Order: sequence, then C-alpha cells, then structure tokens
Amino acid sequence: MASAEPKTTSPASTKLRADARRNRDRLVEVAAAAFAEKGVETSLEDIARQAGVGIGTLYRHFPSREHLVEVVYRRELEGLASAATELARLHSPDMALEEWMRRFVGYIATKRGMANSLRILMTSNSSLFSEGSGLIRGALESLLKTAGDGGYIRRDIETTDLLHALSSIYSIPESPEWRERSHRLIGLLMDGLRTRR
Amino acid sequence: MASAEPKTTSPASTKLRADARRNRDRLVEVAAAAFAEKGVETSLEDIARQAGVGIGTLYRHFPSREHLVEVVYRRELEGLASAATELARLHSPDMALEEWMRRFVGYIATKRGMANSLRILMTSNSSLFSEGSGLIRGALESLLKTAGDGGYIRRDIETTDLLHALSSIYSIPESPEWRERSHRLIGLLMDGLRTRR
DNA sequence: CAGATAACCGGAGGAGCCTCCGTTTAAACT
DNA sequence: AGTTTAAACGGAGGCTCCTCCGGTTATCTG
Repeated sequence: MASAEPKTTSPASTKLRADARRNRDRLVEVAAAAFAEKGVETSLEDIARQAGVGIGTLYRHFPSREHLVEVVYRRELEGLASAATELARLHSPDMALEEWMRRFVGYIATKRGMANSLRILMTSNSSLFSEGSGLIRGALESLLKTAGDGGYIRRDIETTDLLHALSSIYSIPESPEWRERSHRLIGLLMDGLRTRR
Repeated sequence: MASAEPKTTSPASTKLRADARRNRDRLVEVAAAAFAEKGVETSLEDIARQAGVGIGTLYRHFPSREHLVEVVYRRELEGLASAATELARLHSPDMALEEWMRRFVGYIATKRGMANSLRILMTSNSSLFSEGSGLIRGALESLLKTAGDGGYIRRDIETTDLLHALSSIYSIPESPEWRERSHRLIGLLMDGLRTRR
C-alpha cells in the first residue's frame, strides 16, 4: 500500500515540499501579526527574520510585498467567515451575531492602515474583492437567519441592510476611542434587532 | 533707477535665496523629464544627480516623492492650460483647438504611469484634483468658444461633452499604436465639430 | 568693503529592497 | 541504505531611500 494522502489545510497548496510549506505558513503567520501591529510598511526583512528564514525564501514564496499582503488579507477574511459557524456552535444565536460583528469591526480596524495597498491590489485583481465580500456576506447571512429562525431577533432585516449599517463604522474617524465607539454602535444595532420577550 | 524687478514665473515662489530657487527649478525640470520617460518610480538620486545637486537638497525642497510628483503634475497642468491662449494667438481657432487636444492626449499619456501615485495624492489632497480639472476645463472652454464664435465649429457642443469624448481616450489600452489611435480619434472629433463652408 | 549669520548645500551612513546563485536537503528511485 | 536530482534555502551584493549635520555661501548690516 502507498502511504496515506496528506490532509491538506488549504486545497490551493498543492505539491510543495514539506520544508517549503512549513516556511511558507510560518511567514504568513508572522506577516499577519506584523501587519496588524505596525502596518503594511513593516520591513520584509524583519518578517523573514522573525519567521526564521532568509529574505530570499520570503521573496521566492511572495514575489512582491503585495502578494504577501494579499495572502494575509485573504487568510484573515476566511478566518472571519469561518468564525461565524464556530460562534454559532458555542453561543446563543443572538450572542453569536453580536460577537461576530465585534470581530468584524476589529478586522476592519487592522485593515485601515493597509487601505492603499489594498486599493492597488483590488484594481489589478478585482476577484479578490468580490470573493472576499461574498464570504463575509455569506457568514453574516447565516448568522442572521439562525437568529431570526430561533426568534432571537426580528426577521425583517436583510443581510444587505445590516452590512450597510456595519459599513458606517468605516466612517468613524481614526482616534483612540474608535474601538469603543464602534462597539457602542454595535450594541445599539443589536438592541434594535433583538425581539423583546 | 533701480534694477528691474525680476519677472517671476510663479507667484507662489516667495522668499527663496537665489541659489535655492535655481536648484529648485532645476529639480522640477529634470524630474518632469525623468517621470515622463521612466515613470514615477525613477530613482530620486538620479534626478538629483542630473540636476547637479546633492540628494539632500532634493529632499529639503521636496520632503517626499509625492511632493515632487505633485509639483511636477501641477506645473504640467498649468502649462497645458496656458498653452491654450498661446495656441489661440498663433493659429486659427479650429487648428488651435485640434492642436490643444493633441497635447492634452500627450499629457495624459505620460500620466498613465503615475496613476497610482496620483491616486494616493488625490485622496489626501483633493483640491489638487479639482483645481486641475478646473484649469483644463477653462482652457478647453475658451478654445471652444472662440472657435464657435468665429464660425469654425458648431456651437451646440458643450465643454462637458467634449471633455467626456476626450476622456474616452483613457480607455484605449496601452500599446504601441496608442498615440496613433488617439490622434485618429481626435481627427474624427474635429471632423464632426467643424462646420462645412 | 568687511563681518556676521541665517539659509542652503551635499554626501556619508544606516536601513530596506530585491536579485542572484552557490549550498543544502527532501523525496524519488534502485 | 545509497544515489540522484529537482526543489528549496539563505545571505551577500548592488541599489535606492531618507536623515542628519558640518561646511559653504548669499544676503544683510555697519
């Protein structure tokens, strides 16, 4: 018998030597943290160093800074989407929805700094954007449906409506209280959504 | 009598030591040529070298690449606008209009490469954009009016219409024949505009 | 005209970018 | 297990970026 097939984490990561895959994953992990903390302008050499690989390795895996940004971005988006199912398993439907919205806000917060990079990316690769928003919309939709079906929240709210409401958070100007403000806004939304029993 | 007052090229260039002004002008000149030829990514050190100054001087005058790009951009825009009056003096109204449109196209061509830089610039300094388009619109308007009043072209065309027509040139994909194509397009426009006598 | 001084000049230097290529190694084959 | 080889590694090197500050010079004042 041949040895067992490897259980791939991501279907796209085909044929990659074990060490290569390890390093690649490592890099993405470190890059995500670095981008979140210091913005997209962080030194790539630092990232390579922290990941314990040479700069050459980084550049082989990600030919340009934008490539790396894109992968990180996508990964986080997928994480956010899959968090929806996870939260639905662990909490009551309304709490799951609220917590998910909080995370969504946190996610957006880290993305503010990379706005320019993302814009450049999007103009050259618009599928990235459409796929991304599709994922998010799907996640929100299922949370909304579950909570509505269970009678936790009113049912006359469409995914699009809520998405618009959330997008207003973008327009809160950057400031120390940003996070606080946006959380209050979400609380407000939830109060409006919840059915009184 | 005292010596004649210097004829300033730009009213904004107040109080600047003679050598400083010289160097600044020099830099803008060289930068304009370099950007046009090799795109905005050109090495700033090269520009400084060609202008015969140290890199420090360049950075003192223009704290960042974007600043330099902005100044060059503005200068060319102003040049384009003032070319309208010049052309009107030298040619018949219809020829002036045609030639001006040709130059407009040439101008746009060089701006393609700096699209990203400009976009970044515009989001942080939107007055740049509105001022710029105002200038261009004014120039085109006066050419159009003169030619219309003189009976060289039809008078039922608004500046905005022509501006839209010209903007379609943006959408011609980059290629070796780009210039040729856009000139043909302008010829077509002019044929449509001209009154038959 | 000489001296003072504020403004300007320029380039060395530390850091990051990206490429290139000799070395190492996982994995396929015998 | 030993050999082979394609793939992956990593860091030196050439280049650019931007800052910082000691030296230079235009301009002002007596």
